[in-house]
Amino acid sequence: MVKDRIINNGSGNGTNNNNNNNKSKLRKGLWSPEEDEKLIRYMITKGQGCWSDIARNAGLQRCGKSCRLRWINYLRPDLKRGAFSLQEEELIIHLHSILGNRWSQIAARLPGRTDNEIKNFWNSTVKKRLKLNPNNSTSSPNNSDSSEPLSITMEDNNLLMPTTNSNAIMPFNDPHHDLMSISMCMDNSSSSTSSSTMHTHHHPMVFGDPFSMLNNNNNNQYETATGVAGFHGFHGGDYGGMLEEETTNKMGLLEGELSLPPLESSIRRSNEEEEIIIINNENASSSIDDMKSHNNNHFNNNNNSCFNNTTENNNNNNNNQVLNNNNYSSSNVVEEDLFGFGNHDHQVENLRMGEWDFEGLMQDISYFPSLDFQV
DNA sequence: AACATCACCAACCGCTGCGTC
DNA sequence: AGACGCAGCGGTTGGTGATGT
Repeated sequence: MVKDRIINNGSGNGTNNNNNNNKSKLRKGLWSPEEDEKLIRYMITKGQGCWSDIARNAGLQRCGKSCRLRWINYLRPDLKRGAFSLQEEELIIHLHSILGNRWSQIAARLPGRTDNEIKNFWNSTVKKRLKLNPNNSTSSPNNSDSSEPLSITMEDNNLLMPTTNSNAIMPFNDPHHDLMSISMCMDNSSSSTSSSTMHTHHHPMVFGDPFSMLNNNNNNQYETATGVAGFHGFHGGDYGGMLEEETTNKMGLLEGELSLPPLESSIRRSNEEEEIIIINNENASSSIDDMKSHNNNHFNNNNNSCFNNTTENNNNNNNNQVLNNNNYSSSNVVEEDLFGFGNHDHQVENLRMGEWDFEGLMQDISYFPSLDFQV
């Protein structure tokens, strides 16, 4: 309530300078349901673009930055909400041991999770847990504050301890695999070979039901207690179907192994860098069918909606709706841009070799013992 | 019941990098 | 080359509900 305030923002972040009316009064603080509705409606009808324009054209007295944050961290249809599963937690810890505080890169490997969410989760829950771990005799708990990657050991699935070993991950249950071997994989050749595996992933957002989510946009600060049912698209796990697809289709992996999703950045189209790979359509569609049967609860809470469209509400079981129903979008292109699954809609994934050549490394996370998702 | 403290998390802030002019 | 606009990232803040005293 106090947060919900109007500020003068003459210069702001340097954007939004071409509208004197809007720039004079920019709201800050919590978003109201009306603001959410405006932003959602605009994003659906117009798609993503320049955020300062979005803020202005959507009739929001917010800076573009604020709109972007709200969309990315809360309103985005592909977000998975609710508590982190044990598997997710372990994956976060593991990834943090490798990546450090590169939350966006960690989030890129946790479908439906945002960097902000993971960062908050880390700072509240995980860090505390690591701090309380009495078995950690080799390092200060404060090490977990470091932006440098921590290395961790794991004596069991719930016992996670940072060590002082700055560049290596101690072996987990499997003594044959550690970061030394992982590091060996971090060359270009390994990443290119890994792409043959990685490209077979589908980004989970294709499986969600963004329009159902729109019926559920009050699962936020207005209704946080209710939470959202987990993304049970996975056998005993909570990975939005991504991993189920892996285990279902095998994709060259042993059954039960975990292969991480590609970086989100690798999903973005880049004319110069991308490598378009057409994936097996048959396998993909069967996986979507799997998701249809598993993933019905993600955004199905339809009460008190700003998009209280009964037609949409009745389509909770139709995960292809977003692909077939243009009621809310001006074009398929908008849908693709908006939800970021255009590639997946056409069963196309692209890879971008770049900054961090983690793909080879991440392949080895399949040895992460607690991520054996066999039922 | 009232107050204090804690924990969570949405949102803000400052910075950086990139693209364009 | 430098200025500018913008997107994105990570650190931090502060509101709110839960819990403890």
